[in-house]
Amino acid sequence: MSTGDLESLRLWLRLFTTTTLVERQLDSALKREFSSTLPRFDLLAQLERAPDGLRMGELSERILTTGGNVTWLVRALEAEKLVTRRVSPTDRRAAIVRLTTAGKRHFAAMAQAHEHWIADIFATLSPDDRRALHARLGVVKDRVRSPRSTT
Amino acid sequence: MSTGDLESLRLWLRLFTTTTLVERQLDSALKREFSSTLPRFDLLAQLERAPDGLRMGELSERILTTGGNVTWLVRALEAEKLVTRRVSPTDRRAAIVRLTTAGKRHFAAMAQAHEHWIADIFATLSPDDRRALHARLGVVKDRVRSPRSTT
DNA sequence: GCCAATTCCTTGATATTTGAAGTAATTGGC
DNA sequence: GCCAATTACTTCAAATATCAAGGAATTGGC
Repeated sequence: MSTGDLESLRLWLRLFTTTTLVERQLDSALKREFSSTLPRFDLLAQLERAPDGLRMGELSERILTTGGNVTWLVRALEAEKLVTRRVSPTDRRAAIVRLTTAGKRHFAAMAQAHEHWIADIFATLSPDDRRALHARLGVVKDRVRSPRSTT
Repeated sequence: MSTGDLESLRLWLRLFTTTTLVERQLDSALKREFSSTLPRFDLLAQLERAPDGLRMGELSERILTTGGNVTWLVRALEAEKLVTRRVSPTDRRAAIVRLTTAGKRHFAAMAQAHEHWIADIFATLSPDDRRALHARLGVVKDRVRSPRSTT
């Protein structure tokens, strides 16, 4: 085992811990202030960016979860009238999910608070630090997206 | 909303995505090669570092999960004879969990593979980049550990 | 046009995690 | 020493996630 291996291991542990702590803080704030959760928020955020709606499969790819889970989440959000589901006119297998007006309003309120929480957390870093972090995480992300052998 | 807010949001999304992708890759590799999972591995890793064992509460703090979940995980690992559980001699409320010999052996095999996988993933970054990432994540982590108001 | 392969989604069984409530043991103020 | 408060852990139900199997619709080769 080289020194680099140990350093990489420590880096991964820190990456994991930091992300988990931030995630938890956001999730509990969403619960407290809006009686919602992070997975629900993430799903709504994807829809907000897609005025024409998204298919179930697109949603599950974007929020990194399984299809079954998306079915479950959408059913709950639909029951609360925050999203609608319609059969695609061009492909009757596909369901297209959209935000309702109420959904947009609800999301907008959460998004504003959410953004403040995040800005607050990352304000400890300088803009340069944030850019540096963003760029390097991008390298790791690309690596994991398209894994290749060690050679 | 300032530009910095948007940048922070993007940074958070990337942090989350990257971590989730790495996590998933490790978890599925552990399943494939050792029929184990990341939470189990993490728990064993904590015990490996603590020759005198750890109490349930210490375990749940260190692996960032709830007490109920640790009870569940330890019960499963105990059934597989990878860990033992004894009542603390000094505090009869407390249970002390330790690795068995079989547990140590099992963990050692997994740890080696695990380290390679991680080294492989982070090898795309230079040593300097890894240090920079580690340091900046530390700032964020400390911030989340001890939250304070925005001022 | 027809059929096998594929795609999109849902379902149902399981697995995992959380959160709240409960039990047992310890501690500290008196 | 005694009792209220605290601490350590477990339990149980509910929330959330995965996985494999299945049904309906579409596509592409012929």
